[in-house]
Amino acid sequence: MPDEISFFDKVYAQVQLIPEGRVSTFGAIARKIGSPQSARMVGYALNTLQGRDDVPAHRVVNRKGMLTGKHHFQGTNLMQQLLENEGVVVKNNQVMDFDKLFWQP
DNA sequence: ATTCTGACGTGGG
DNA sequence: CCCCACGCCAGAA
Repeated sequence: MPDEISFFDKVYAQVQLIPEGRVSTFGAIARKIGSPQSARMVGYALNTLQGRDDVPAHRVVNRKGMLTGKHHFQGTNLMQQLLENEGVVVKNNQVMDFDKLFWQP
């Protein structure tokens, strides 16, 4: 893991590792890349992606399992739509069975 | 170079 | 158990 790779790039790579139909948290990703205190930055990085489909940012939620970044997506419920499309049940901006769906590297 | 902000996490009441 | 306040790192202006 060379430091030559930017923090953002690490986040992208980690998010891409999330299997379909599963979700992860900012803290887990931040921790995996070696910056446990930079959980906020993880979301900031995903925000830069916005229109990119190569990084499934919709599979990343906060530790509560809530779709905090839902408002940042194009549509009002685009994020929820994508998750439900993968089989993830979302209710009131919250992922159901988050404990089971939670994926950790 | 400095300042500010942000899709969070943890600890304390 | 739930709610509030502080801290933290890395980019962008």
